[in-house]
Amino acid sequence: MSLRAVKPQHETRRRILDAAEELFMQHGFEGTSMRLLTTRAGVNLAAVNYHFGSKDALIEAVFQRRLDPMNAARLAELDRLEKEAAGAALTADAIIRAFIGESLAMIEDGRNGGRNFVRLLGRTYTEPAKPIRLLIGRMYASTMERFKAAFARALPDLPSNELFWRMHFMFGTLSYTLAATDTVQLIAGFKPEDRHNSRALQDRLVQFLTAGLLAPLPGSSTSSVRKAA
Amino acid sequence: MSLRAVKPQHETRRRILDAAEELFMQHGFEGTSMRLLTTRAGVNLAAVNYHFGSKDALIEAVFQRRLDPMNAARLAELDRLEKEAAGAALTADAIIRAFIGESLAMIEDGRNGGRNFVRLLGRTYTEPAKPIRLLIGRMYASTMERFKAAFARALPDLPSNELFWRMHFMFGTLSYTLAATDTVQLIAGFKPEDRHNSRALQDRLVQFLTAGLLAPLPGSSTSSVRKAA
DNA sequence: CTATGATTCAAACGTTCGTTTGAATTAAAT
DNA sequence: ATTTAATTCAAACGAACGTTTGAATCATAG
Repeated sequence: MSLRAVKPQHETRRRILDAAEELFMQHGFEGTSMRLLTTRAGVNLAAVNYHFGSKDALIEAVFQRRLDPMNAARLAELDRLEKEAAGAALTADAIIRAFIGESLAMIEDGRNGGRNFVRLLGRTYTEPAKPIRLLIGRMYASTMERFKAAFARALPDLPSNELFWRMHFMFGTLSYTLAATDTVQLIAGFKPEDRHNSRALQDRLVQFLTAGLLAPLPGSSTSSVRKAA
Repeated sequence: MSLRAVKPQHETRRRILDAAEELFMQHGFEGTSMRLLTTRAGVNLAAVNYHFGSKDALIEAVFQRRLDPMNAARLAELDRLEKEAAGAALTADAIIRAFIGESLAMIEDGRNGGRNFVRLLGRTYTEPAKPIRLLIGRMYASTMERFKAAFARALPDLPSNELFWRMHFMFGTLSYTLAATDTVQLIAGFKPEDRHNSRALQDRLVQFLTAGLLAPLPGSSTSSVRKAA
């Protein structure tokens, strides 16, 4: 047994994935060159092609590494809630928490690249490159099915196509929140200390999303002037 | 006066901007080469540098052409509402409609590249490239200030930092909806005929966003099981 | 018609891209 | 210790990138 640290079996792979996570998030896929990436990872230029085959395969591997565990955690939390409820219907906000909790927890994780990945992920939902789109869609399919069923049980009066749209909106709010924090600053008055406080952020998101999901359906008042209190 | 169509003064510029709008939306900025772009526009390779100076300057010009009129239309609609209200406070959903209406109307505009631009715009909010980020932020600043003030008037009981977050969430929902329609397909059951029906989409968005903006503030019920009806 | 400025064009510029190569080095097995 | 496989390395590959150039073409005005 030696005192010096043993070199892990696939450290080069891990270093490449970590650097890719960070640089893809900062500069996008096409904007990140293999030379910058391998330099940042501290490995040889040829290492990516040796270990992953190509740049495109590396992109896939970046998502593969985190997306499966992330969705597994979401489903495990949903399982836990349903078991705990013992047959009773769940509340909408509990289901929402199960879906967004894992993503937001990763924002606080500065140790490994969890934050980088979550922001990369939010940014990639609007990425039009077809192979990446298909990959993401495939990896989300079963999770989305489970959550759609859970929402449908919690909201039996909400028509199916309306539920679809509201899940679409919820997903959009989440992905923008993950991607745009630290980047776009459109509204003045941002409180920087809140940026990575995932508890406070989660509470705010859940309030917003729950209200949106439960919004009244048909024609509400069409007047643009408030009624007197 | 000749019977053959007169060549407009800056048709080359317009053709380049239209092609750029479409290709930037499809392949991103770095993923769109000048050769593909100029071929698509039907102009010479050197035309971009002659008319715009550089690729980066072209990117700026793409946003300049549409963003200023778009925000002007938003402010004009807000002005109209406030004038109509004659001093009374506006409702939140009327302000929301004023903000998102112009974007959504452009989705239906298949004639010119309005739809391309709106989708490009939604995609660019999560673009990490710094110059583009700053450009967009600068072009939105005054509009956001006006709308923030309008919301604050409509919701006098909502604390300022909470209003900031909810505007952030609303903006995220809008930009994801603009960008991801036609691209990401995470939830099964999409009704394609609804995709470009901006009236129905606007109604759904307003319902969702209004409820989120007006959501109750503090600690709601923490139970994950629904109370019996 | 001629002169002048604006625009278009084909060709080439130097640089950077992702990838490949074959030898050198390291780790594991016999 | 020797063999064998896995990994790293410096160097180079052709292709594609954004941009520049200078001549050719067009439009317009005198």
